[in-house]
Amino acid sequence: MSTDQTTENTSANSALAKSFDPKEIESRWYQFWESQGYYAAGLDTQKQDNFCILLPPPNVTGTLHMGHGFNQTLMDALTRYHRMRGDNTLWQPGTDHAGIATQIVVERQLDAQGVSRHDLGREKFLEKVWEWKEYSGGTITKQMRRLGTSPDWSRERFTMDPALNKTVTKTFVRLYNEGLIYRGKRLVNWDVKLGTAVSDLEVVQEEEDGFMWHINYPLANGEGHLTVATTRPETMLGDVAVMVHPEDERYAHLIGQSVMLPLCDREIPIIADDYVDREFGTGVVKVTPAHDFNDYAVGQRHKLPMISVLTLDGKVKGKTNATLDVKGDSVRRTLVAAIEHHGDVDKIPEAYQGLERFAARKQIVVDLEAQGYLVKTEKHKLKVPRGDRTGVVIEPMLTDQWFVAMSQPAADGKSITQKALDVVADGQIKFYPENWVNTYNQWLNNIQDWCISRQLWWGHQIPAWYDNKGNYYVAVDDQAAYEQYFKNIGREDLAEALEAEEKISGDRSKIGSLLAINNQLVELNRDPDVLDTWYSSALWPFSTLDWTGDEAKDAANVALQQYLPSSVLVTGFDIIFFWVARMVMMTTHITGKIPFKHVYVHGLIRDAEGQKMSKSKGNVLDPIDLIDGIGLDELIKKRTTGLMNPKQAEQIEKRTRKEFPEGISAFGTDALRFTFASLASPGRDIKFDLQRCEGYRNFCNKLWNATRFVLMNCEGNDNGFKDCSTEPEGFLTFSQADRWIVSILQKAEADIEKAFADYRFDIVAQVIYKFVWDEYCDWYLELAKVQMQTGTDGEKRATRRTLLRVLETILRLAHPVMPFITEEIWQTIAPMADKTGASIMLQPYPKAEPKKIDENAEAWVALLKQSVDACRSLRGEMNVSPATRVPLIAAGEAEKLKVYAPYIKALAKLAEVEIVAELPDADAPVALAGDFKLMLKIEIDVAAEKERLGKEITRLQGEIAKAQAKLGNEGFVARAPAAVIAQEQERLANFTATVEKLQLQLNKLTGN
RNA sequence: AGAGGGAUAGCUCAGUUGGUUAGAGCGCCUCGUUGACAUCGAGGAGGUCGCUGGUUCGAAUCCAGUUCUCUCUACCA
Repeated sequence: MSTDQTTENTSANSALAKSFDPKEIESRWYQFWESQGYYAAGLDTQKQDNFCILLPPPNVTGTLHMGHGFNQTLMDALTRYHRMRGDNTLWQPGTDHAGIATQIVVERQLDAQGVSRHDLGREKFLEKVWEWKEYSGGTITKQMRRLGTSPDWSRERFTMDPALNKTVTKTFVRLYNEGLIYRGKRLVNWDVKLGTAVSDLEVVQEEEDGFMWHINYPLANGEGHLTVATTRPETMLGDVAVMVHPEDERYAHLIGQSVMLPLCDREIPIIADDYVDREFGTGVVKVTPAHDFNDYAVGQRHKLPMISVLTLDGKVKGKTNATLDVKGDSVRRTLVAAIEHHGDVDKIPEAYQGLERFAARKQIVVDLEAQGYLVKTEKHKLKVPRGDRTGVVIEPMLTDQWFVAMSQPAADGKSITQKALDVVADGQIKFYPENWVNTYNQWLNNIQDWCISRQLWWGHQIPAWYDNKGNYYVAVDDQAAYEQYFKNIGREDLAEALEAEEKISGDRSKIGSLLAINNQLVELNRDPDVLDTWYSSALWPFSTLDWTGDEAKDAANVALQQYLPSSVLVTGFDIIFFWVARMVMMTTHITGKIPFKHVYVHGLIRDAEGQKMSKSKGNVLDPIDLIDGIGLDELIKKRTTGLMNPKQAEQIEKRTRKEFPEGISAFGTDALRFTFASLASPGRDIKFDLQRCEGYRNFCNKLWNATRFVLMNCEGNDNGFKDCSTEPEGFLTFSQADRWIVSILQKAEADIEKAFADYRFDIVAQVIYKFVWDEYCDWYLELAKVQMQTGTDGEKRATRRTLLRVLETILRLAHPVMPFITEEIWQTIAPMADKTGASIMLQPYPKAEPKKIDENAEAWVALLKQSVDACRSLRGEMNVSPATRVPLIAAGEAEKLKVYAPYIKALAKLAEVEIVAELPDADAPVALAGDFKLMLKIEIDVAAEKERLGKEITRLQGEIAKAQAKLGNEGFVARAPAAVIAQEQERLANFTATVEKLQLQLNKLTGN
């Protein structure tokens, strides 16, 4: 083994190992690129073309998953492509504070130590979160570097950077002043585990097995009862009416009367509302406006009271738990206010007070049954709303929250929703694939106001301050809030004093002293709530570009001017609502510019079976493991630790062992990226196929070894790059093959340019793959070998030049997708190909030159390929071993054949090529290629050869019949385009000629 | 209930505005290491393009219907 290696390493191309080892080169080049500042934003105002992509900011404490890997590969390919094209290019990176997700993680950590966030208090808790952010915040960006991504790290932003906080506050105040943000008591989705409101989007509806309880509500006049059907009997404590359909004959006579609410002994009215579906249940619906969205609307219509019966932590209200155990935080204010709403505790029977909501349900059902109210219980499938982060059942809860008014017209008469619809409708923003516009429009057309306040601690605190009278002041800071407050209580003098002081010293201590000397003043309390994470995300297109809202400053901000709007947003469809639509609304309204011109929507990465990857299923792949490889044991360990439900471990281990019996081998970043690109066909999710990745790893190796071949032949030689004008005729003599490969290279370049413009990364990958493997390696390298052996000096020189020039171009073409291997090879190849530069990253991207397209050369090689293929097929079908060299007799135009002969001989592994005017009569297999007749000089089984020829003739006759039928069809001749008809005629002629020749050959075989 | 995907070779997927014999990779079969590459080379088998009908000279491609499957949105107590 060691001797083998020695021989390998002493060969001419000592620089390159025999096979490609990604690990060795990746870290080296990444560090080089980054340290050289190659990722920096282009800020050349002379340039016309700007290209900008926003990184969808990953969770700052998150880790890279396959979705990131996919998404970022596409963005990096685009970024590198445009950078090489010479555009001003920016890939804007950053991370998101991910309010709920991050807070949950830190709370869980504290939980493990038996500490709650309330024990710690807000300030200390936030310190902990920041610590965690500092500790784990670099992980994801480090992993991004492993993927070879090239964003401008010097411009990295975090949603809670001071400058971005300012943007959040400033836009909030502005929207409030415009009437587009308001505060109000509304029914919202409430997560009882987190103790916060969440938006509609953060609730997932899942179908689950449940029950439908039929309950009798006695008529107040004692003459019978109405039977209501409900899935949530515990909410009956808050019932304020029952309703029937106004035209329901069964109940029409009862409308206006009332029923007694069981267990509560309250009399509630029977009302009519056409919301009721007569067919469903009993046609009688209980109305609980404080705990159901539909009932809430009914309550509003009928001006019904609202009885709130649950606490914010999901218990039935009771005198004993009227205040929650919330220490040292003004959150208590919000909670208590909600709990005490309407003083509803009095309306709740003591038996249920303080019970957890599901315990209460159980008890109520038991009691209803015991007291004879329960008619029946039937199984029922129902959609249960659950929090997407916690999985607990969401309660509609009446609380004070902040909202963005989605349908409220702004000063210009248009709502932000309308603006978002308009910029897509008028084509300023385009979706790829287009049909996502439907999804986007559908959502915007049915949009509800966006609840943006969260009763959390980690996030942007809402810039509103309260006095002791329930007034609140929305302002950019406490200073400004106090100014409003002073004005509100008629103390303009104090407001002015504060303003003056601020101007002089910027000193805030004045507030304290003013409060101290004016005892009619009170201290303002800032709203404890924070904003939905997606609020700051919605500002990302301009907040990251240091937008200030100050016209002069913004005009002087080159990056902002160049990169807003950005060129394209690359994202999965799962966040079209969460993020894309909201960016469009906010950016368009606030800055007057659209956030981006294109939205490229890609699919989700799923596992090999099409399942979503998730920790609990244990089918998660880590992109880093595909790059570096991972052993089976380690992979199992990774998949089975930290499970929410440890019982799944066994199952997961079994699955993993079955799927990856050998673990995962190291494919390297380039192969992984190439895989992602080639799988990025539009409009479908991706079942990630490891074997595909392996195939592209092989492709990397192919490219690597093609380079070894080129080096072996060119290193140390004159490769024809110096000025040839003074050299004698024939110094550089390009062959048809040389011209051919250059010609089809132009076509590949054009195809790739178009594919990039269409975001068809799969086509980009495919064109590169095919050109490199199927053309350059399979054919040109083989042809070059012939030229290097048999050519003149001029031909050899031209061959070497072509080998190098095409390879160097391939590297630049492939670099956006496979940055590492291309850089590594380029560093060696470029100087030999007369290119200078510190890095392939800085080289121009290849552009097709139509004048280099040479149809003659292409036709010439096509005939060569056909001839070689014919020989190879004959060999295969005659079972001639690849090791055996056999002679060929070729008939056709002698001059032409003479040129082809050496190529055919080498590529078809022939002993010799004998050129004759006519093929001899012999029992030997014959194939046709163009005008050439090719006969392998071998002993054959005549019967088998006859059969082969017969079969081929039959097949061709079938084609002839088809073509004749077509051409004989009057409709076809009359209506098909001339070109199609001509083509069909040509086919017919070719088939006919071929059949004749084959028939002749068949006749020559002995026995005929 | 509405909306949108998907259905093409054993598997994963391409198939541009309808027009040669519907392609690729992997897998499978046969054969092969002469210095780019066995992470390779040569040859080969394998598909009535979910189903039905229609438009057309011509349909994997367009239209209608239908089956299966996935996703999203909205929901009935």
